[in-house]
Parts: sequence; structure tokens; C-alpha cells
Amino acid sequence: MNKNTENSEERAYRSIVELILTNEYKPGDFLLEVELSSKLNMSRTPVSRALARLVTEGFLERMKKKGCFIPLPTADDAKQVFFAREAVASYVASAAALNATKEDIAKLRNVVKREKEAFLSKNKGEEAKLNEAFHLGLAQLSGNQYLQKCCRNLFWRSNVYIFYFDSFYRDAEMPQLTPLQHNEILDAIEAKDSELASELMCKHIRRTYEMLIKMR
Amino acid sequence: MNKNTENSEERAYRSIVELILTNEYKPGDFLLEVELSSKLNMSRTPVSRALARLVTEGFLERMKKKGCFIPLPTADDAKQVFFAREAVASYVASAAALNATKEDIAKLRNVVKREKEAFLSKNKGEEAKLNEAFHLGLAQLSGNQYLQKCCRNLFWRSNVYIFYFDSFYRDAEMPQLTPLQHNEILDAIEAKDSELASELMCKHIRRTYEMLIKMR
DNA sequence: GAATACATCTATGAATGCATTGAAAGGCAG
DNA sequence: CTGCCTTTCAATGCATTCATAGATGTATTC
Repeated sequence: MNKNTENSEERAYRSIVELILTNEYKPGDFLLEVELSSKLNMSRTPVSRALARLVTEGFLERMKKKGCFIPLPTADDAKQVFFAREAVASYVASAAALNATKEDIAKLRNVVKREKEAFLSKNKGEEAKLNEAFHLGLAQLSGNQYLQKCCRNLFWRSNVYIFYFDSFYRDAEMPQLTPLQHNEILDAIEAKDSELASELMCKHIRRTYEMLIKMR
Repeated sequence: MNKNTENSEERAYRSIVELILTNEYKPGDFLLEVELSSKLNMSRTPVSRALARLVTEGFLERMKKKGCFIPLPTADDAKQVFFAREAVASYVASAAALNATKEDIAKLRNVVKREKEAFLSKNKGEEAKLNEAFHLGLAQLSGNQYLQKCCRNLFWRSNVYIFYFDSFYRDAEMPQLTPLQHNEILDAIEAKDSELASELMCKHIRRTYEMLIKMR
């Protein structure tokens, strides 16, 4: 039944994340084990384990006998998510400034370049992927697996908001600012100015947050 | 067989954490599903799920077909853990300074007072519990569930080191300093000085780390 | 007409058996 | 004696089955 070497739980996990990030399931929707297992052509077990993982990562919530669901965005939760992201990502940026090699930076420059292109061609799926690549790439450069893990969880969690406000987001000034800010952060990292990198990252995330709450 | 209300996975989870924090299993030891399930009088399923959770939380590591094990302390890993803790806990402290009520502070003062007593009576188990109560209590006061979760995971992970160096730790100057530093942090929080609270927390964690590496 | 007790339905929780797989030991050939 | 190959075993992965909890609807009684 399975076709490759990757185990079922991992495939279930990726598939579910994909289903959420592509907005096939929306905030408030229940992700039922039986439904997903038939959709993904596997038994309940790996699906159930993948869901459990997503819950402990804070990406989904669980109600006792109702199932797992994508949390409904609330003002307070958004504040918490973005505040936490600020905390972690600013440290990540500062650590990255100390560790990054020229090749690392070149790779991320390329990501940012493709972000600009994706923006111009209005390919928002690509844009989202590249944004993720930038932030998680930076997390990797921090050389700290714990910060990296936190960063990834918080990033995904915050993505719920990005998608929720997607219709607004499109027309806002943010998408064009994003690659510019990303490049500024890379400048600071290239100059090994960890203070500045940290500060710019903080501001970058705060701006995203402030844009979101203006839209409510 | 079960005593109800709390599900088996949760009991398995707590039991395993307890087994690790009480040093019944040591770094490098494998935690096997069958072994644990017979020890805890339950089937493999809840044990397996609890182990998976501990792995995603970074508390345990997993080798392909060997099992989950308590990661061996390394200098690099210790650095990562404590650096990440600094990042998160300093933000937590600063947030707590903004949110804490008089009752919250009074509760934590009491924890610190009992820490001093535990130190004087050389009750190191109690000391560890109270230290946890202080740090996780503060995390709760941050009002940020995401920071709280990160904080808890990192705290537990760092505890592996505290226990690993326990024999040294005992004779070091740290244990007597801990309650004093905790009180200083509470002073800053009481004064609603979030900058200072953040800085003191940062230093507090860094001092613990520096003491540990000196002992290697 | 309202409230309560009970049945039923749905979704997860848990246990068990079989499949898979990686590692290590032991045998065989060079 | 050594290196490779095969066999075996121990440990998890996955599926199936059975159990159970919570929610909802319904009927009966006051």
C-alpha cells in the first residue's frame, strides 16, 4: 500500500500541514481521523499520531470527543503568537549573524530574489513558501536546534493568520515590503551585526502583526 | 485496571517524566515501549504516544529501531539549551512584569521562601521541584501560552544537565544563590520594570550555565 | 409544556496481532 | 584469521478490533 521509505506518520503529518496551509481546511474546521485516513489512504493510526503531534506543537487544538480543529483566530491569540515569534526570531537572527557563512547568505539572498519575482507574478503560493524558506532557513543558521524547533512551530501557527487575512493581505503594502525587509536583515547578518539583525527581525514581525490587526 | 478521569497517555507521560527527573533513568538509557508498558501496567499504545510526544518536545531522542533515549549531555547541546532558555525566559520575565498581580507575586515569593528552606534542609528533590515551580509559574504569568510551552520544554530539557552534574552542583555556590536571584527577579517584576526583569532572568540562566560548564 | 432519564450515535481511546526493519552474531569462504 | 553474507532477534510501525465518553435527541412523566 505504501510506496516509499518515508513512514506513514510523516506522510500523514506533511499532508495535513499541506491541507491546512493550502487553505483546504479553514479555521474552525474539524480534522477527523476517519475522514483524513480515507482521504490519505491509510489507517487511523498514523493519522491519529500526526494529529497528536500537531496539537502538541500548538498548530491544532483538540476538543474532548469532537476532534482536532484549526484554532479560530482571535485578537488575543494573534498577539500571543506574534509576540512569541518576536522573542524567538530576534534571538535566531542575532545567532545567525554570528554563524552565517557567505554561502548561507547567498542562498538566502536567492530566496529573497525569488520572493520578489513571486510577488511580481502574483504567485502567492510561491510567495508563502519562500517566506517560510527564509524564516526557517534563518532558524537553521542559528545553529540552535531548540530555537529552530520553536521558530518553526510559531511560524506555522502564525501562518493561520496570514491565510485568514489573505484577501486583505493581498492588497496591503506588506507583501512588497517583505522582501525588502528580508534583505535588510540579511545585510545586518552579512555585516555580522547581531544587535541590528535582532532589532530588524523584531520590527519585521511586529509590522506584520500590526498590519494584521489593522485589518480586523 | 485504570483509575479513570485521566487518560492513559497522560499518566504514561507524567510517569516517564518522573522516572527521568528522579534519575531512575539516566542519560544514554533507552526507554523501551514494552519495558515501560509492563512497568506502568498499561499497553504499548499510550506509552508509545507519550514517548513520541517527549521526542517532539525535544526531551528525548529517538534512534531508528533502537528506541527512545535520554540524550547524552554534550557541551554544544548544553549551550544550545541554555541559550534558547535565555531567549525565551527573558521575554517571559519581561511579559510577567507587565501582567503580574500582587497575588501572583505573593505566591512566587512563597515558592522562593520554601526554596531557601529546602536548601537549608538539603532536600534537593524539593529544591528542584520548587525551582521548577518558580520558572513555570513565571511562564504562566507571561499570559502567553506559546512562550509558556517553549519555556516548559526547555526547562525540562535543561534539567537533564542539572541532574547530570548533580554531584558537583551540590557543593557549588549556585544553590544558595538561586533563591536570592529569584527574589531579585520578583523585585523587578513587582516594580513593573520589565527591562530589568528580563535582564536579571537572562543573567540568572547564564550563571547557571556557566557554573555547569566550569564543572566539566 | 418542561424537565429528566435513557438510548443512540459518533468520534476517539486502548489493546492486540501481524509486518517490517535494522543491527548484530555467527557461519562460511577466501 | 578476516571479511562478507546470511540468519535471527529485538524493537517499533501499522492495522484491526473492541471499548468508552460525550453529545444529542426522544419519550415519558409530572
